[in-house]
Amino acid sequence: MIWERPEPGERRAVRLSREAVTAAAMALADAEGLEAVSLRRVAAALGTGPMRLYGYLDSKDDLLDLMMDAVCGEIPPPPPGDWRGELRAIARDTQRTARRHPWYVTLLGTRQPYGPNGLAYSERLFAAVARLGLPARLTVHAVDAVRAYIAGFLQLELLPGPEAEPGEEKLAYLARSVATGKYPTLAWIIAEFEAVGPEEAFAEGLERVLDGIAAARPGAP
Amino acid sequence: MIWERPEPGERRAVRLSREAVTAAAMALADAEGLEAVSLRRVAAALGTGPMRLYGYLDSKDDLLDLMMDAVCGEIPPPPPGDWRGELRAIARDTQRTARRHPWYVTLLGTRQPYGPNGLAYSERLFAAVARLGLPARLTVHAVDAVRAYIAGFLQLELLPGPEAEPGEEKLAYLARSVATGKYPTLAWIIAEFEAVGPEEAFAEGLERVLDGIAAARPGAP
DNA sequence: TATCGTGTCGATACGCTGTATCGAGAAGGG
DNA sequence: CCCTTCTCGATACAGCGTATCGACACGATA
Repeated sequence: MIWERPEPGERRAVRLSREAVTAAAMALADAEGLEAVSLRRVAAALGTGPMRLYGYLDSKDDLLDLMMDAVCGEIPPPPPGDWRGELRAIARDTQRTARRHPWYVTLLGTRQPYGPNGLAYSERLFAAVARLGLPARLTVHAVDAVRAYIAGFLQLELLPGPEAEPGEEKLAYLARSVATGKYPTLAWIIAEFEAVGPEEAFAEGLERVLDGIAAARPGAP
Repeated sequence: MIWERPEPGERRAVRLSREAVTAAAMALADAEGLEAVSLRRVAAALGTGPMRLYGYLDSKDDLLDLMMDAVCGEIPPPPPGDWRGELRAIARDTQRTARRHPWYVTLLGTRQPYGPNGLAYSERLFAAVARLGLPARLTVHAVDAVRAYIAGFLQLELLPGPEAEPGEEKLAYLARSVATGKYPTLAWIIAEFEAVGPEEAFAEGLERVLDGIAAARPGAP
């Protein structure tokens, strides 16, 4: 039917860009979660079909890499200071950014941040720790520890925990499990779970890691 | 055609069990990765169709929960000792187990270990830290820090890093990026990346976290 | 023993995914 | 004005999770 065929000239619609594609994908992920990001839906948000995107990407993995790097670019550089202050700032801003884009944490556990913004983020981490003047090998260890702590904590934080809204049922299940008496220490501690805000817990744990790094200064192995 | 229809009596083939289903799924994940685990393929490995599994599961998520808990059950309890030794043992055995089932790390970042084995694992973590005699709140923070470190490190370790086999290209890309001079600290440190074995790095970073916990003893905030 | 309810099994189907293929059409150079 | 070249996107394919439902085997009842 003629009515369905596009009128000549309407074809070249709008020039896209990787940035536009990435932005559309991020908006979708923010609104409906990472699993809602499909090439079809991203393309639809841009008013086109899925195959159009293959002009800007080689695969969906490319899109996820772009999204990850875009988020890395949203994490601001720390104001210059001592190593501890810089690491604190980086960690805090990473947590804030992750809260804005919860799906970032999932990506964090899935792919390496090798884009320009991701490398810049790594550079900042290493630069902060390097201020300590540790030998290179210890510096790597320290950065690994901080990075692992950040990634791991955000992961655990953003997982639907016992305090989740519809987790009422999950919390009841937990209570029932603990009531069996098989987990005495858990039982003792479980009341604290909800009492501690994630911000505070994140900062507290980070201090533990930083203390450990500071203790590595003299001539540790 | 009659030939295709099963002869009566052949229907009730083999009684399955959640354990059997889980084992099949784990074998598949070990052999071909987590993304190869589909209800169709698991069912095929058991000589049946996908819908059969819904007698044992409500959804695929259930299967992933079962797999996660099964792995938690493979991590042995630490031999009794002081808090530091127990945490070290738990961390080491977690790393070993994760190496046997790399997909476990992915699940670790995706869902809570609320099964019986997962709770037992948590219990052991809390019990070890509880030996320190910290107030409940600090104990939670310390456990969070350790758990975050373990989860984060394994995540980063099992990501295909620059040392990956086909990563030759990725490594070249990294070298090119660093050669731009935009990442001076990265450039200084990058030679260390391959020099450090993951075992050693994991243990070293863990010591940093443990030092931090030990430092929290007196009367920290 | 014959019959009926009950519960399990799995074939079929639906809507979704990522992406390979390829024909149609616009853009630019001769 | 025609022909080449590149871009676009419709169509198609294999695979996914799972809802539906008819067919069958089993256990209890008459």
